[in-house]
Amino acid sequence: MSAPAPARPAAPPVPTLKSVAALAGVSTATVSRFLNAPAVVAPDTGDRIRAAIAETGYVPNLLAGGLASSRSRLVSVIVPSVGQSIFNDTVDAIVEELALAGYSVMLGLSGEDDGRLATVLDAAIARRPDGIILTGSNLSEPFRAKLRAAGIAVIETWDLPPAPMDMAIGFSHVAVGRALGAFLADRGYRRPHVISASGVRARHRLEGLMQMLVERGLPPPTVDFLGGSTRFGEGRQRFGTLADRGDPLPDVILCSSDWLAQGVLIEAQMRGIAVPDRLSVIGFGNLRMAAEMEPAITSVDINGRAIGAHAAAALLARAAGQVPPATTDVGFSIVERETTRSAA
Amino acid sequence: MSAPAPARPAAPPVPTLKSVAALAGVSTATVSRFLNAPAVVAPDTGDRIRAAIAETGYVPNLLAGGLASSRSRLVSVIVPSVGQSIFNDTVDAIVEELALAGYSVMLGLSGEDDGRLATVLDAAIARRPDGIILTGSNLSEPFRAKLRAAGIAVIETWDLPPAPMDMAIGFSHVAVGRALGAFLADRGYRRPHVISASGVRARHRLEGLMQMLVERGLPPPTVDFLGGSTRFGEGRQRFGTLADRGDPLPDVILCSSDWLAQGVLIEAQMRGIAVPDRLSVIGFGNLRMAAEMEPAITSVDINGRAIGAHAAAALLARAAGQVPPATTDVGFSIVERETTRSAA
DNA sequence: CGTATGTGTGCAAGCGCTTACATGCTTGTG
DNA sequence: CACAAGCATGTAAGCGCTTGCACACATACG
Repeated sequence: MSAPAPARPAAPPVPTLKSVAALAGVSTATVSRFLNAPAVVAPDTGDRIRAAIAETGYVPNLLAGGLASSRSRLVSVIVPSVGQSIFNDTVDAIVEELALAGYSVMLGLSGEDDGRLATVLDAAIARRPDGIILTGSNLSEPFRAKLRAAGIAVIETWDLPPAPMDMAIGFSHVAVGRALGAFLADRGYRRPHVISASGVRARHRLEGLMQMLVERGLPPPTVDFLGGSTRFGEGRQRFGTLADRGDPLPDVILCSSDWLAQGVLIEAQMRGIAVPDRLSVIGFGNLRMAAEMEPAITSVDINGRAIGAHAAAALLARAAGQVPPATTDVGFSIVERETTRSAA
Repeated sequence: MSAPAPARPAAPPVPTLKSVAALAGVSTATVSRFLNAPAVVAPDTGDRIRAAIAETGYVPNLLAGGLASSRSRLVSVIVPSVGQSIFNDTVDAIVEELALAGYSVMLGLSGEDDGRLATVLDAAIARRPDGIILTGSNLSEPFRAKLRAAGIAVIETWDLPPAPMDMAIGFSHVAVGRALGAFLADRGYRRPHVISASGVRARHRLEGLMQMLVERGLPPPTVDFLGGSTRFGEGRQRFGTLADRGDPLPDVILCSSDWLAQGVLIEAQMRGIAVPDRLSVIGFGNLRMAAEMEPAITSVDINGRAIGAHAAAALLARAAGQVPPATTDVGFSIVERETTRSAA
């Protein structure tokens, strides 16, 4: 009953700074300095410490380090989800870049509708990260207040809010919409249709599109709003019901994502509707697959990795006492491929 | 020059346990107890503390808490990447489940070829997580030793290693291969071709397939190994060159991923090769897209979310002093759809 | 009514680091 | 050669929590 056997056999104690210091015959302060700025300790002392570390297999406890220095070297990245997300490249880039600088990333999932954002933000703040990178979320005032009070650097990405709460790295969705409008006008499209997500960003693109269409004297597009996902199947299905209606087809369909565009394209092909002769298709995101389809899909290229890399760099700069720009526009570009006809 | 203005205006100090305690007129110990086990403090004391927390906007510092209690409530999740990964559902499930229990997830990216695994493991250990969940990596002995020394719970997922270092949650890739072999035999396929990733897991499936094919008296498959990615474009391209060779076509192609299968399928369609009449296609992973294609793709369903949920549960159980099973087989199933012909 | 049993709190010693400050030494300078 | 300056290191006070132990008080028992 009272057998002393624990679930796991008693492991040897994990080495600490102190044990390393003792082994090397120096104080803990010196070991700490060696770890954080090897140059400040004498070369031979450094060697002894290095040897002691190797011998003990010491791995610094960054929890303790973060607490003591109040720099946790931790960054919280918050995205809606990671399942099939257009933001994943950005996450990859952030994690990779920060890892190079000895930072770790905590992943928070706010949910497709940001339903868990409040919880996730609290959880993030509780870890006292050196920065929080938000992607695909909108910070309402209560959230901003909370973040301000916590005194944590915040980067909003994939958009350029008019008044970023701290820093923003992204591009203008309105500008994307306008560029698409001009693109359509230049190529003589007259009956655009949009299959759009319902988030703010998609709406901004739509807004920009409308603006430009009006300016160019074109009729506004018809719009089909998606509830949640912008997936392949959704694209097929939406285009299917559109085609089934028997109304004259639009001459171009703009989609909120490349997956959607792929769905539309395939559904059109199944129905024998020639792309781009009878119908053009435009995606968003410029995933690799867009270039690999046949016909290759015209899309809006967003450099997600660049956004992530910029975000990481901005945080590191801030940590180094610099003041990175409040707003960084990474731009975008329309990649013209085979699902659209060429300019008149 | 020596202007006192810092980059950010002096913020009010972040509230601590102490300030909350002072406000509520109790000791920090009591506040701490209230936070961790509300039931042990007297109801009215609890009310006062609650009020003080609300008034100060206090958010506990889990770095400090983790250090003091040596339970960080942090779990490190390591995957090759998050860009386009079959493991993303697993990551989603892990993060969501653990968040419910107040745990945070650190994301480590080991690289497609596990090239950064060593670095990432060190970074993980340095945060003293309560557990490490590995997905898509292979733990060679030096890594195992390091993890053992750190005394951290480890879960290997998406596979069932013969000797898991701690816990494993996944399925048998050899069994998948065997099941596919039986599936082919039952349907009378005679010239299978495999487009395979080169990782251990894919190789195990291939092994199982070979075994079963031999047992059923069928010829071994021809195999085309992929270097890195198992993406859509790769599938198109590999099938394209196969078809271009002019040799008699295989009667079925097994792919290491659904993206690959989708590529093969589309390339076949472009070339006017009827699926499944002249060629059958089988994917792996059972992504939503597989069901949504036309013809819908036969695939091997792996419940990635279940793997993640199990992993989270196992870690929580371990934290609660229980001893979860060392190995959990979540199984798999072949989802028969339209890209394969039906059994004889 | 004295003693066992709880119950709710407080005290205080850490957890493993970082870092201002102090110390002893070696150099360079007038 | 005395003294300032610089360098490498040590001392020790935290960082914000958790938790074993002690304590005061209330209740229950014989």
